[in-house]
Amino acid sequence: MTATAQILERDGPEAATTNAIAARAGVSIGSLYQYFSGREAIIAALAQRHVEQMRAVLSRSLAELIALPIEAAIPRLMAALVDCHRVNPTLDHVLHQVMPEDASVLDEFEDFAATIAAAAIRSHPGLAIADPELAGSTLTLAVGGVLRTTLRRWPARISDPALEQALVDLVLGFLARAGEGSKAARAQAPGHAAALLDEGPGGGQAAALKLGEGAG
Amino acid sequence: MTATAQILERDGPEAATTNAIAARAGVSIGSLYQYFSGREAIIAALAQRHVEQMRAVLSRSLAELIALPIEAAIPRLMAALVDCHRVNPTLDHVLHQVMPEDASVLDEFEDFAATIAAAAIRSHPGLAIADPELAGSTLTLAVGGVLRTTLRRWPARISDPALEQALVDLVLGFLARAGEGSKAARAQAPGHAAALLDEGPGGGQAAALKLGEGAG
Amino acid sequence: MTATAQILERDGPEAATTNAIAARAGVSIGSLYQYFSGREAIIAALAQRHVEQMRAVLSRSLAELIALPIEAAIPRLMAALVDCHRVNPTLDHVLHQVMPEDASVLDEFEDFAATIAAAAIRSHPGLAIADPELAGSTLTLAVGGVLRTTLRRWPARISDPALEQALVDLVLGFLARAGEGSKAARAQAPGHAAALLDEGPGGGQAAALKLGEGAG
Amino acid sequence: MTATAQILERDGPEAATTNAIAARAGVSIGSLYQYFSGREAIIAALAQRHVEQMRAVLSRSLAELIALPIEAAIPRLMAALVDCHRVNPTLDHVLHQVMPEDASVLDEFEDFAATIAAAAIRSHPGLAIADPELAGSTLTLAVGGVLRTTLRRWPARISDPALEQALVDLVLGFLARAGEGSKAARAQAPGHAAALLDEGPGGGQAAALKLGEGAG
DNA sequence: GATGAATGAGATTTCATTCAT
DNA sequence: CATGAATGAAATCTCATTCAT
Repeated sequence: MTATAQILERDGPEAATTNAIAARAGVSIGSLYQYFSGREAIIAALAQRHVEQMRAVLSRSLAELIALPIEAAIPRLMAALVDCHRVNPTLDHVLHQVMPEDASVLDEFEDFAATIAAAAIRSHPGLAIADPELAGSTLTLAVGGVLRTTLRRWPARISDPALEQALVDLVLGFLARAGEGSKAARAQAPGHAAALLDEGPGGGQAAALKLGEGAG
Repeated sequence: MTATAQILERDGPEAATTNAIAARAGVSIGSLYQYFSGREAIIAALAQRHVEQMRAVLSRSLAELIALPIEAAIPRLMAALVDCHRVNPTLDHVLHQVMPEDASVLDEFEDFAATIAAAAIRSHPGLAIADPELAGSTLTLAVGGVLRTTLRRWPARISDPALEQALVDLVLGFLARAGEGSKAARAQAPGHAAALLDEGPGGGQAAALKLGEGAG
Repeated sequence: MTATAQILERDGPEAATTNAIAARAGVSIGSLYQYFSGREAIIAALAQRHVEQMRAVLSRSLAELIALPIEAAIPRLMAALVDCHRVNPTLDHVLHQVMPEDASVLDEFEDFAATIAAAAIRSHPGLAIADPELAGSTLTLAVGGVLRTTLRRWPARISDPALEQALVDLVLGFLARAGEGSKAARAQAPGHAAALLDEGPGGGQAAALKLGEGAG
Repeated sequence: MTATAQILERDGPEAATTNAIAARAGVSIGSLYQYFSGREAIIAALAQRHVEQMRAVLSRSLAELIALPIEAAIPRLMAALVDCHRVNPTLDHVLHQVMPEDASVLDEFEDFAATIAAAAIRSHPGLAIADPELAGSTLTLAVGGVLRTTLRRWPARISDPALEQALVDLVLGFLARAGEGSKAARAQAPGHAAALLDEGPGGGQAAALKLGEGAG
């Protein structure tokens, strides 16, 4: 199983044949089939273990977060999520490629994170988030998307504090904005953030999304 | 190629054998190898076409967005991104599974979107985003992550206006928050959103991770 | 061994792996190899036991038959043979599939039956059978063929009294006819049965293969 | 397929692996799977061909038999059946071992022969056979049993005219006896054959089936 | 150019048998 | 003796690719 992980990481899914796995594990192919019912089962077990590891890392961090104020908690939560995905990013990506799309164990982690996020949001009615489930899910998927793609394409960047800050801004910004949105009709009275955004240096039309032009 | 797409969508990557592709395309396997150098090339070409389609859909929408103020532009941009990913979500997902992780054509779309996002951000100095590239990339990956996972796991939800609103909140919230962050050190003078979130009325227990205890 | 029989009966030859046999027998695979030299030996022993059981059933019936006149004995002998094959028809058939064609223990039963039949025939010189060995063998194989195929294809039919009667007719008819044949040259003076069958009333068309046109 | 037959004949069922078949046929394993869906299909096709060959041989002989009187027809029919089974006795036996017991193509031949036999019997009402189907089936299975076992165990004996005569006696004897049986209650008035059998040289008790004693 | 039969390396899986404990 | 984990030869089948027609 660790053998499987190594092969998947180093050489990709195609290389993870039962023979290769057995060889790297240092056992005979026959032994492999005494412990696993087949290739799929091996990978499923590996995915399960991977998800459990990620969940463990996240859970450990959650314990420390409970006692923090939100502005301090979110940054550390983001750091925790980064750590989660650092458990084994390559494997994580390959598993996402390899697992059948339905009933994937990997989704468990996202579900877990989304559930926690929703619960946290719901426990703070002051945030005035109308649909905590949607908010939790959105934030989870958004952060997950950033982290997984970053790890796949620019692994070094994962340690960049600016990235972590961006994630914090993503989450806190969303919570602020989504909360406002519930309180006041955006169309009628633009909220704080909206107000901030509306006036650029260049007047009304300067506020438009001018693609391709440099800073006005 | 359309044949390949159909098979990938309907029956998954395993079913897309060269023979199956040739059969559905109504050509002989021999002819296939006159147009493509091999199986990988077929899929790569398909991915290329897929990315171009998505890019085309996005570009078309961008044209309409240029003249809009940002608060109006972002919602329509999000709608455009949703449309992009609706071009062929199943194929999109299967291609992400099938393509080798390095040098994937699929990344081109994300790069394209990130570049546009960065340009747009830079064109609004009023947003006061310190690192437009990072911001553009973050937003792109975040929105992409939400959309792709949603399409894979709960395809029907993609039409939910609440999801689109959540994406808008994600982007505008991030821009507001990230912009603030550049102007003032958050630790010293919490910005609007931070103020909203920061201090609960209850002192001690305000230190807890109770997101909702913010200012009513 | 009983375990082997059960598996062979229930699930066929393919299911009778050494591991399955050991499992059902409630012993370890290692122990199996202390009692038997290998898979073949297990099946051979099972076949041996099976043949002995059939032989025992037949022998028991033979004892009662000794004192009977032949016309009464043959029906009861046929009933006995039916009983023999009812010992375990499924196993019987599977063993015939599984055993190597050479040196099959299963042939012992047929040899046994043929020997007895030949002896019985020889002990009745009045039957006037020229070659008792051939006659015994022929009858044994004929009856065996009927019984085994019937059991394999239409197991329920084995209890049909009409089948038993047919077997009796087969044997007694053969004995009558084969006996006649030894006494008189059939071509010159047709025997009883021949007379019955020979000339139809109709001359010319009597030459056709119309079995029923015999003497009314 | 001829390759398969050769291997089955020479080396038995275990040797007929797909690789061995392909090798002997002089084609690659891949080609084998372009013509047959798998090992089972190859053997099934072989069995089909074998049955057709046997059926053809029998049919050819039947044409000549139609014009003969029954006493002449039966011997030639038996010769024809012998020829049938001489088509490829070893293969015939191996196929009977190898084919799955249900829905075996091999049964088609027996069904064919049994149907013909039943039809012939029914077309001769003078034979007074109460159940032509049973009689046809019984005779077919009986003769088949004799022939197949003889071919398997004592192949040379198949050319012995005495064996053929024994088969003729089996059939004609059965027909005579089964016909009588329908006309007169055997118990009340023993038929011709029975009468013949009853009196041995040694009086009443001499008629008993004295097993193991030599000829009185 | 088009065709598609042929190829064969290689993948997955089974199972009789062994042997250290 | 009993055990059962380990073994690995061998079987079936797939599929990307080639090449003679």
